[in-house]
Amino acid sequence: MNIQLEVVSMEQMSDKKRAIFKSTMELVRENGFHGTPMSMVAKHAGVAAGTIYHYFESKEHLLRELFNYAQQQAVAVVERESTATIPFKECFFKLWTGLYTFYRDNQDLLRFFEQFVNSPYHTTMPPLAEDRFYTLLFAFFERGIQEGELKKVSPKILATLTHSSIISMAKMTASGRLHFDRKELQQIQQLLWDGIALDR
Amino acid sequence: MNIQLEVVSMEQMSDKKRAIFKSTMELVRENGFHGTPMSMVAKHAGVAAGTIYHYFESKEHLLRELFNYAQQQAVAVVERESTATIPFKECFFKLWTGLYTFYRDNQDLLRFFEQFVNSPYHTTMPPLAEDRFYTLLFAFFERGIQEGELKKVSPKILATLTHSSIISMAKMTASGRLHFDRKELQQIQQLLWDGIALDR
Amino acid sequence: MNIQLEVVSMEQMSDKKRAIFKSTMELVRENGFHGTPMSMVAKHAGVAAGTIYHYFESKEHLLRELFNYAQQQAVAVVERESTATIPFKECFFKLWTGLYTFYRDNQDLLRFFEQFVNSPYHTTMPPLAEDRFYTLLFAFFERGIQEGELKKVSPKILATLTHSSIISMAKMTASGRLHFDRKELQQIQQLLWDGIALDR
Amino acid sequence: MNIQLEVVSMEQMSDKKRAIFKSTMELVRENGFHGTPMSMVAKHAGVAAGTIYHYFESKEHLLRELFNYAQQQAVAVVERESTATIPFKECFFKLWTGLYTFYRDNQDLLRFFEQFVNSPYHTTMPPLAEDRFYTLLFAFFERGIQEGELKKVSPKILATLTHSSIISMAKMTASGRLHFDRKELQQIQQLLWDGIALDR
DNA sequence: AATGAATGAGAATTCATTCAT
DNA sequence: CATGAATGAATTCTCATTCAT
Repeated sequence: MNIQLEVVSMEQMSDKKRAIFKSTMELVRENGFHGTPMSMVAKHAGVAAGTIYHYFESKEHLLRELFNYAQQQAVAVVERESTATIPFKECFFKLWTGLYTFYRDNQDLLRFFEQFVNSPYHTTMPPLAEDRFYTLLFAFFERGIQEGELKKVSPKILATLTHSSIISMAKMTASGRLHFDRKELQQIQQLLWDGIALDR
Repeated sequence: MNIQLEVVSMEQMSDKKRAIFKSTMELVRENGFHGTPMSMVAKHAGVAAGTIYHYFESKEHLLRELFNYAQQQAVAVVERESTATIPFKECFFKLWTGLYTFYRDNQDLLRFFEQFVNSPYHTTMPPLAEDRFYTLLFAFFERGIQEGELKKVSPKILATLTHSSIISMAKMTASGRLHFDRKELQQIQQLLWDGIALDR
Repeated sequence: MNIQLEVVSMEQMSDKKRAIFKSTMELVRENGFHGTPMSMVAKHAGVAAGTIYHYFESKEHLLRELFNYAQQQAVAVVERESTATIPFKECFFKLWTGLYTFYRDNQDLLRFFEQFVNSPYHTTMPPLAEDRFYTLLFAFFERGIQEGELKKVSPKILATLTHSSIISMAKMTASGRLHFDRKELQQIQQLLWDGIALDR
Repeated sequence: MNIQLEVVSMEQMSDKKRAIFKSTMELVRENGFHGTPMSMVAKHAGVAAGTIYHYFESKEHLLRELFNYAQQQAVAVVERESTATIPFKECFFKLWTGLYTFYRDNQDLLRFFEQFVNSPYHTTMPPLAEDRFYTLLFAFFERGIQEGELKKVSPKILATLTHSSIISMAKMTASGRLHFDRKELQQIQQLLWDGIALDR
């Protein structure tokens, strides 16, 4: 089963399915997986418990599909930001900002993501190579290396470092522990760039 | 309630309590919080279900205490590595390697950590300032700034960036997706250092 | 929260709820509160354990609602017997007999009542003034005093004395220790009447 | 097993046993039988859980013995008050007041009594004839009949009526719902006397 | 498609009782 | 005698899932 195949865009989705997704994301954010019974999702989404089972085989399927759906959105951001026909450095900053903004503005999603990724559900997920999100990121950093902009380090490392910096900053903001203004954000990106860029 | 106060060192701990901690960590790694019933912990730890409740008020308390205990171990690493009387740069590499090695070699703990931090349990935890782990990290980076080794950026940012890089690399290793040799690890640390170090 | 408001008549009640009430009353009679696990109620009522929790929030709620329901039935008897447009004395005998018969013929209820009233559940019940059962009784005896049939004693005392005599006789009969024929019952009522009636 | 034989007077009892009895009575009053685990009794009585089992075979035995012990105290009151060599009527008032005062001043005991009597424990108790408390009461009322002071009604009825009036008044006082002054108490007794006394 | 009452397996927790010290 | 840690059966309650309407 290729998870990418099940993916449906927001527009094609029925109202109920969308409501179920939305409710699940919100509720899981607040209460976690186990703090979110199907009955709670049903109530919050304004549907009957049984209705959820028309759209999703089981709770696990709901969560997996929601994860795919959420990941798709992140993929869309990467696709949009990483393929601009602009100089690589500029594109790197654009990508960092784009993803950071996406996570910051979709905290339900970020939280759900983090929970899912660290849950046993995720362990049975397809391997990295098939993961479109990372595939795109890898390609992006590969390009940077090819263009002589980045140090000759495994793109996986570069991608992981960059993404983890984005996520951790977005979480920091989300937690309310720290707030960054535009200047600070640029500073952070610059730090990272200084680290990975090839000196010339 | 200061979470550090409840902490008891491994040696002072009763055998049963230690066994319960150990079993919980292992089982949660594999099955997650909700995939790990108390009965399973009991069986795995070789005690009766009721016995767990002599040591811990509830499942939530067990998990919280385990988190504190785990965090303490990480704190010990930071304490050990970040206070060496050696040049800051050297100390930075030592700290990075020390923490990375710790997480890599304690994958149960790492996994448990990540699950806990992203669970609703963690939202009700004490704020960052009281967190000894981050307090130590902040102080370390503060020192780097004072000594003119690091760029003048918020220590919180430096600490977060560094720690997230360590965690993400350890998780990458854990997942088996990627393996790093000594040289690559040094490369990664160097990247980071290049980013945060003050040019001279 | 006015306990009378929650009350639902037997007819409006779902079959399952009625069966649960009935089973609880019977089983509590025989085994007491703690001798009656929810699983036993479920089995006896022919429903699944979980079903009980559709109708009642918890065991405590079940018992409280059952008490209200039982009390309501006793109230109905008092209402019926105490409001007849007949001379007060006659009405007093009618009321005594009516309540006695009710308790004698509903021993499950009587037993449940006594257990509940002497349990910690009851201590958190609404005060006497809001208790429709006693309100009715008080009014009845007030009438007796007004009409010059009864001694000028607090209606609360008269009500308590009368009701305790009814209960104790019903329990005596229930225990099988003593059986009263019609003549003896009249004798007992006469005793009480002789005590409380105003001599003329 | 004759329950009277196990009875031990307060003085012969070990300190621990007395403490256990006292604690049980207090705790059961507040929390009921099931709200009072042995561990709670142990803690409250200042002994180890295991110690209770040196003195009592089981929780049920503890409760039964406590009931016997409590009943003994009530028996002592009846014995004291009902055997005075004074006119019957005077003795009746003395007995009523004595028992009422006893219950009013020993509310833990009264509450425990009522709980026990209405519990399944009591159903397996020895029959009425062997019950010293009621035996004494019956004899007392028998005497009243013999002496021509009371109507010719079964002494059981007279005893039950009288005792239930005492208990219900003591409970009323205990609940705080009603308070009686000396005059009112006399009034109540007089009512009862008027009811049961033979007109002459 | 939608409903939501009903199910029942499974989870957390309690507590009377035991027994090694 | 006294202790209290340990036991594990029993209990309350939850919740994913089903199915008759």
